[in-house]
Amino acid sequence: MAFSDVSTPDVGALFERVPKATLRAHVVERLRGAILAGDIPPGAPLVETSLSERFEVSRGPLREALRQLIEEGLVVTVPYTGTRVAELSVEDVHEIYSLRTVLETFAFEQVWPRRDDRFRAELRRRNEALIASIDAGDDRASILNELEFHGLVYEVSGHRLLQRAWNGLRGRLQLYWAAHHRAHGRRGPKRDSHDSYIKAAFGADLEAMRREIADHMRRGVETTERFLRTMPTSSGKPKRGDNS
Amino acid sequence: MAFSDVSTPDVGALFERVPKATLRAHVVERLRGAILAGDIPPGAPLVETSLSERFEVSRGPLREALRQLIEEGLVVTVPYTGTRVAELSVEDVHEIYSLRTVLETFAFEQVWPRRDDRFRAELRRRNEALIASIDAGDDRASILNELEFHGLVYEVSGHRLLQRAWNGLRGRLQLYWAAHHRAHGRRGPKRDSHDSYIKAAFGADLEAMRREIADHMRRGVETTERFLRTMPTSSGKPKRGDNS
DNA sequence: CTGTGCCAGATTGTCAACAATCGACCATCA
DNA sequence: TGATGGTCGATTGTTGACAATCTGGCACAG
Repeated sequence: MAFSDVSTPDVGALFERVPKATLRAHVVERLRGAILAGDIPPGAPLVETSLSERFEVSRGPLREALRQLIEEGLVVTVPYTGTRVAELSVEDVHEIYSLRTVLETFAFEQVWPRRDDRFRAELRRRNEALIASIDAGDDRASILNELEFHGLVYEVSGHRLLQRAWNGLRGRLQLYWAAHHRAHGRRGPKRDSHDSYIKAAFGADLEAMRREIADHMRRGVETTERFLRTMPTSSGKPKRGDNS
Repeated sequence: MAFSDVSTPDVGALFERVPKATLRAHVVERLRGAILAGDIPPGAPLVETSLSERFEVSRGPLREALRQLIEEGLVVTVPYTGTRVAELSVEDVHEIYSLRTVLETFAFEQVWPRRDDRFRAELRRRNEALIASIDAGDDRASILNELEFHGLVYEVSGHRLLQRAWNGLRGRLQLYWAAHHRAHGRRGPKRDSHDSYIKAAFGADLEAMRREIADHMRRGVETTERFLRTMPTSSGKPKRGDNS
């Protein structure tokens, strides 16, 4: 999955410590998947006891899983009262995309001087995978592929805190994209947008790349914002105890 | 504490919901304080059972507190084996300061067009508080004041995700500064550095402010890196079960 | 002397019961 | 009718005991 594994099979990796998966990690994956798939829509209550029997775990690991999803921005909680899936808002969209612009630009600045051919090749490969999934009409794969595409530059940067910051945005972004694709079916033709992105990434002009990133994000925030405005408020607040 | 409270006493705030403090939150504060004060030095093991009796809590809340400190970068853990205070490294210093440069520049760009006089006044106030604590030789207060000083622009930006990113850096920064000040006593004369920072912040030239931030961070990373190199490796890894 | 397998202690992971708190509902009264 | 106070169910917070896993050292064979 990591960039270095893509092009250079590392024999040493075969002997890597494979830590036994904890229940918490498992619950995080499943719960995150359920939220991003829309099985549990934004605003829906997340009751610890219900979830613990749904996932067949006790409340201990479940609580820790919820805390992690709170960190990722997928879940919000208020002490002694309740926990629910995060709601969507236009303010968040602006924050996500503006910060993303800054981070992705910085990531490219880190990678740029290296003239890394493997990076570029892998970027093209991921772009083709993305195009393929779009053409196939597979929305779920398209979202994942788009995240993989944009994630590459963070991986290659080797900047762990930067990767961490990207991870903090990734889940939030996915939440919006997933809601969008559920509401509107396949997402518009992104092909052109990615073509120019790729072209700039392969060029020699860093300033042009900066502009390209800014434009790319501008288009993203417009699309997402327009979508959000069509569903005025995601729902009348569900009261305590409903489990739609 | 929030910026808006500084200049405009808000009567409504008196009636604000004051959430009952949970044990977890309390433990987080105390444990973080102990780490940042150096009571528990980098690399020292954090055994859940010991800590739970030290803080007179059960392991449940304590574990959740540890998870939060992991998020903040103050603690590292490996499943089924152990948890310890994060070690210091020069790579981390570079990452912290480079990301900080990007974020703080972005924060200033957000605030800049507003020509916010209250922001500038508060910035000056916090700078004077910082100078005062430096002159008084109070290292602990100086660190806190420096964080408050730089934190202002994030608060004023109103950008929650940006504030969140800053919070992710804040603890890590504090860890290094605290170690530095324990090793070397009072930190060098930062007065000049802050004078030019303030001057640029009050000027009209955003580009000059960008340069000032970059320079400021460059000085910071140099100082911290030089300090780290004097303590080659913070210690031979303490073995399992030692509790220094 | 070197490597290998096993054992014991230490540490984290998990569970199920209990306590504290909150929010909605309803009866009551001005 | 509108406000007010109490009560009850629902939900999260906390606890102590138990299970799973890892690490380091030691005996033993080569």
